[in-house]
Amino acid sequence: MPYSVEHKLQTRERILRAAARQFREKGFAAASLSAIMKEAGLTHGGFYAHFEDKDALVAAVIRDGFDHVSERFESQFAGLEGEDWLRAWVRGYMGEAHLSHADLGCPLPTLSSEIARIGDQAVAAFTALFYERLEHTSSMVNAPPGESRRWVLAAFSQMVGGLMLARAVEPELAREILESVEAQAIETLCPDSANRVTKKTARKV
Amino acid sequence: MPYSVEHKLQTRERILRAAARQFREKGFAAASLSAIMKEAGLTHGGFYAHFEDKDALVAAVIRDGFDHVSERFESQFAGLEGEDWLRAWVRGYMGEAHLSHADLGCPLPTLSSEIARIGDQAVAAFTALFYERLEHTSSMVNAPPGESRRWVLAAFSQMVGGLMLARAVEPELAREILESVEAQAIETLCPDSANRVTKKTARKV
DNA sequence: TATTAAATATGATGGCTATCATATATTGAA
DNA sequence: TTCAATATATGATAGCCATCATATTTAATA
Repeated sequence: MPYSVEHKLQTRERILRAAARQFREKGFAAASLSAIMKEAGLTHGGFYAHFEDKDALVAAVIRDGFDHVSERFESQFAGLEGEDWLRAWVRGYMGEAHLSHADLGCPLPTLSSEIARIGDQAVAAFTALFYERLEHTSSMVNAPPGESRRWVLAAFSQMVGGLMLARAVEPELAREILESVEAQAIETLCPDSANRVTKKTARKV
Repeated sequence: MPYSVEHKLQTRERILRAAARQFREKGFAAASLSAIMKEAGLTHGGFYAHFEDKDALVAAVIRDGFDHVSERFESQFAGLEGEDWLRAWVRGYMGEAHLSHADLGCPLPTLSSEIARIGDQAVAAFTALFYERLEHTSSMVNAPPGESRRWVLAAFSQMVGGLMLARAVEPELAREILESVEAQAIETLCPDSANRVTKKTARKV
């Protein structure tokens, strides 16, 4: 028998990683299988030994959490907890590096608009992923009972939308968007901490 | 000389309208010229009498404000002003109808992720449009001097991101996102009015 | 009504794509 | 070293797409 058992799995991983990157760079539709296979160090024909078709690859990429971005993100702030983690997370998310490297960043600003178009399967997979992140982040927030999910959903929406819009406009406006969102997201998620520059008092609970 | 002067302009308008709708439904890349021309009541060949190429159509659609969605939106709340207008606008934006009719709704949640990919020309056109809406909305907000832009940018990001995410997840979570964002966006934009259901006090200024 | 310039339709081309059939290369075991 | 199973490569096919060359239709004017 040829090839070790791991060999095919490793190849599959390489295809997944390349796909996750190119999908974020070009979108699901515009990223071609040939280009993805080339980035994985293979030729186009071998693709069907690993996935049934392109839809299956898309589904797998979504299910695998878009190339484990979340994990990378988490390990980056491994030492932090609670509001410290939240602040670092928001700052990193709304930073210049994330702005200019869409292909390595969070898949939500680049791909969620396409997910609705692909179909129910993608929506289901994405929903599962989303719930996971929602739970995790909510656990960091110090909110009145029943409120943390609302706060996190509001902050998610804001950060994802803000980054997406910032990428679609010229740099000056982009920075303004990033700053505005960063400030308000931190205010939403960490209402107790005194991180305000202005004279506004903390929102009471 | 054949055809009235207006005739070609009207045809061009029909193409633009069809394109704006299909772009929002399928995205710039996936919407084909043939399909757009068919929706406009024409065949594919005539396209090049109206636009230089597909890129020119995309640019025109962006420049024309995505089929005058803004105008329709404004006239819908024609009687209202200030915070009343803002509340109606946020409620309409985060409503079920907008959620389920992406092709007739705001182009930002459906298309802004693609704008960054298309190129500088699209980004420039989009930036201009965005500034216009930003000014208009800021003028409705009753904020401390210099703050209204920040508030509006934060709210825009939140509403656009929230609607996009809501469309990418299953209905139950979608409703939760819409509600969370609606509540916080109104709180951001109308901090003085007592529209809260919870016992939180208004944020002080 | 006949004319004619312009608007639209028809049909063709070449490039890109997903997919598949077949050939080749690889490697663990016999 | 040879074999056999399987991973990968090559090459082909059919469909869709943007674009363009050419034909046809249209309606304002003379």
